[in-house]
Amino acid sequence: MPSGFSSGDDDDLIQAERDVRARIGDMEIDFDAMAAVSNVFRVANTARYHMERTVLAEHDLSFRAFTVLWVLWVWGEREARHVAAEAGISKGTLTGVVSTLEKRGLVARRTHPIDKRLVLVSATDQGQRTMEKLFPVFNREERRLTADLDPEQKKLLAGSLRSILRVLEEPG
Amino acid sequence: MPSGFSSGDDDDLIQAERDVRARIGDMEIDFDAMAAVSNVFRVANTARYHMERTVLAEHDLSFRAFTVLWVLWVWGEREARHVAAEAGISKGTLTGVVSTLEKRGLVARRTHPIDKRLVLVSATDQGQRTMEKLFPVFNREERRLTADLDPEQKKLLAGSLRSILRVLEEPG
DNA sequence: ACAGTATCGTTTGGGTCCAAACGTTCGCCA
DNA sequence: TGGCGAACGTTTGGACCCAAACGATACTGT
Repeated sequence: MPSGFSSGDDDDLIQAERDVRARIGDMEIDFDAMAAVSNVFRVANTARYHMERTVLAEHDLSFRAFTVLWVLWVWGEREARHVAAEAGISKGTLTGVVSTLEKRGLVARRTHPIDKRLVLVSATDQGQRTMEKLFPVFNREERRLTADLDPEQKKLLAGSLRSILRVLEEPG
Repeated sequence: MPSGFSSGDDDDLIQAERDVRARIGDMEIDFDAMAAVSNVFRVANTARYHMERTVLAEHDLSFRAFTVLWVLWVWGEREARHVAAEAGISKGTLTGVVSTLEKRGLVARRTHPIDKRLVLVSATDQGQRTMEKLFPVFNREERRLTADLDPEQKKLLAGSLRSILRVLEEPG
C-alpha cells in the first residue's frame, strides 16, 4: 500500500465509488459487484493500451494481432473459426487481422485439403520467432503489473475471474 | 466449485494454461501473472459483449455510450477533457460519442461561459431518466455475473484489480 | 499591448470490431 | 443424383478508437 492512511473498512474505496453511493444511495445496488466488474473493465482497457504502447509497439503489433499470433503459436495450425473463438473475436474481424498478419509474413492461410469451405491458419517461422522473442517480454510486463500481489493473490484473482467466465459461458 | 474433481494444485488450470506450459515450459514465465492478466482481458471482452447484447441493447446504447452517460449521470456537468479521462477514452473519441448521444437527446453540450476553449457536457433530463432505469438493471447483471463470489471475494477481486491500476498509473 | 506558447475540442486518416448479407462448398435425403 | 438446407470465410456498412494536425482561445513575459 503506497499511502499511509489507516486501513478502515471503506478506505480502499476509490472516489468514484463514494460519488456513486451519494448519487444512488437509495437504489438497491450491489456495490461489491459494481466495484469488481467495473474494475475489470478499467484494468483491461488501461492494460491493453499500456501493452500496445510499450512491448507491442516494438514489434508494431496491435493487441488483437498479438492475441491471434499467440493462439497460433501455442496451438499450431488451426481452422479459422476456432482461432476466432479462442481469440474472442468474430470471424469477420479475424479475416482482417489474419490478412494484416499475412501481409507481414507472420501467418499463412491455406484451404483445408478435404473440406474446401474451411481455411487453415498457421504461424510462419518468422511468426514463431517473433513470439519466442515477444512473449517473454510481454509476460515480464504482466509480472510487473501484478508485482504488488503475491502468488497466492494472483491465483485467487485468476480464479475469481474464471468463476465470472463460467457464468458468462452458461447457455442462455 | 461446480465440478467434483479433487482439489489438487493444478486443478483449476484451464486447458489453455496447460497447453502454454507444454509449449513454453523451458522459458522463464510467471504463469500466475499470465493467468491473472489474460483472464482480465478475457472477462472484460466477454462481459462487454454480453452487456451490449442484453441490458444495453434494450436501450440501443453501446458500451462506450453507456460509460459516458454514466459518468455524466454520477458527476453532473463536466468539462469534456475530464469526461474523456474518467471514461478512459481519448478526447477525439469522446467527440464522436458525445455527438451520437447528443443526436439522441441524452446529453447536451455548451461552451464554458468564461473559458471559451472548454466544452461542458451534461446529461439531459431524458438521459438521467434513462440511467435511472438502466443502471439498476445493469448492476443486477453485474451481481449475476459475480454470483459465485461471496462479498469478501468480490472485495478482494476489486482490491487486486486496484493494485494493478496503481502500477498502470505510475508515472513513466 | 502584443507576440509567442500552451491548451482546448474537433477533424482526419487508418485500424479494429460486429452483425448481416453474400457466394461457395458440403451433407443430407428423397 | 440432384436439390435443399447448413456451415464456412469474406465482404459491407456503421460505430468505435487513437494519434496527429488544425483552428480557436487563453495565458505569459517583455
